[in-house]
Amino acid sequence: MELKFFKLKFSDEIIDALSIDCIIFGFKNSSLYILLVKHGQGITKGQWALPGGWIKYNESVDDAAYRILTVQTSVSKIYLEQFQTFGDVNRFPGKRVLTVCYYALVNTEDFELHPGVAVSDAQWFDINQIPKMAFDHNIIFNKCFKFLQHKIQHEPIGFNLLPKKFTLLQLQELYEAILDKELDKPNFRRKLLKMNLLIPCNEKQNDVAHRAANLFRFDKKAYDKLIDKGFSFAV
Amino acid sequence: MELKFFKLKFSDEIIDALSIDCIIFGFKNSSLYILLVKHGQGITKGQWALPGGWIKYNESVDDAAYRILTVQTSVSKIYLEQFQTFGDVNRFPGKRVLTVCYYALVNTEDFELHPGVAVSDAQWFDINQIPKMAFDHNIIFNKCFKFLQHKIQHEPIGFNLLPKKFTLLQLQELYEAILDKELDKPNFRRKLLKMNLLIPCNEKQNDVAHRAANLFRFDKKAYDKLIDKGFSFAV
DNA sequence: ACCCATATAGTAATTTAGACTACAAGGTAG
DNA sequence: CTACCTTGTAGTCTAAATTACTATATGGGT
Repeated sequence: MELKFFKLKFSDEIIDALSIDCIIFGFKNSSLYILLVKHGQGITKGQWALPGGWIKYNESVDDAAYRILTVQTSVSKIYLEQFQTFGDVNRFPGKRVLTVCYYALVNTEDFELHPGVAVSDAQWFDINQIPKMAFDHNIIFNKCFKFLQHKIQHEPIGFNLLPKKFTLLQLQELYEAILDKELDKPNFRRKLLKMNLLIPCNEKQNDVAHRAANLFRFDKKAYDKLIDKGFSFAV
Repeated sequence: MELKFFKLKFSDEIIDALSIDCIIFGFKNSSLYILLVKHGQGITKGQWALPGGWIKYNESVDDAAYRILTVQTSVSKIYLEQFQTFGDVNRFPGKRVLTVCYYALVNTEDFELHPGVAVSDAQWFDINQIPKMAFDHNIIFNKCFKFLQHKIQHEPIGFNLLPKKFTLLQLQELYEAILDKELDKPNFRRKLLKMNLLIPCNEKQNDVAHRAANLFRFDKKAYDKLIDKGFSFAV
């Protein structure tokens, strides 16, 4: 038996062997992005990685995820959900660390990036041009992206990637980016409108060099009601 | 700052503050059940709970889940998947413990129950008659069951609850038990058969006091092929 | 021989999906 | 001011799927 280490634990100290990583999806220019940070210190200095950190003894895992996300990106009040926990023995160098992975869908326009503690840079990366990342973060991302592709077809989570008010074409381009396939415009339009989940804002785009489209917003309350009745969302 | 405790760590020792719990769904007599154990010692002695245990330093979380499941139920080689990690600060009495929850779908006929270490009983409970359980296990179960209700409509995982060879009515009753609603027999039949995922065994039930139904088995290979082509399973 | 339970086949009305056409609106370039 | 370019929005047609049924088949039990 190999002796590992001594440690004192305090209530606001981090929980040993357990971290959080966040996959933050954003949408701009008809493409899907994720937010990565460049490590500024330690053995992974200079490497890109998912934003992440350690859980404290006196906070829930969900709270830790929100805290870390806010510290690293200054976003709050967003759709944030647990994805999965990764616990292979050798996923982290030197010691045993499990990581609880969360994902968030945000509208990139809602905040600016500034690198936080222990981080030298923070950037959006097109999901088709993700660099080699620290640890097993590429594996984690790939799994999470497949999960998102599946989930977005069955639950109306995509709206979180758009501004409050959006056009039907923006919504369609979002689905095309995530599902990586083209959709028929009139059919997509009809399908979504028939669900009665989009409220017309009675307002049009401006500053566009073509006919302005109507703006809509997602009707969360109507969705919750439909769910109670057994409705099942599907693109 | 409050001083918590000293601890030495060895490589085959359990990871502090981290456990595993398993939700094992089974199907018999047209009803859905889960497997619970009665604690035989400790502060929860006498209480029913989800089968669970501690993760070791030298095993992956997935391996730990399989090990614990096998130890407590003598099942192996089954569909076992991570559900979610629960990490509220006060979910466990006296110290901070996060739990990674796994679920499994098994055919109850495939094994007999015998209570394992630290456990005085092990029983199948009808999901409509779950007792008050230890810790936050009722909350965990409720979340997992809702998850199952959703998932079974989009992925062909239900077959794991049936014997290898099953009738269409058994399959229908399984879906009715999980979704808690009645389905039309001829339509259910046609829908499932049209997917080409059921291989007829050219064999009939026996020992039934009515016309014997044809037996089918699930065609995993055909399913994998269809998935590659973009097929999407839906009841 | 009849009854009963379940299996299995079929049918008709309705709804949905998919491919495609047509027209509307509004900015821009000449 | 007009022709044109881009995107928005409406409509049409066909095939396929869903739904709610009805009808018939099979085989054991009494």
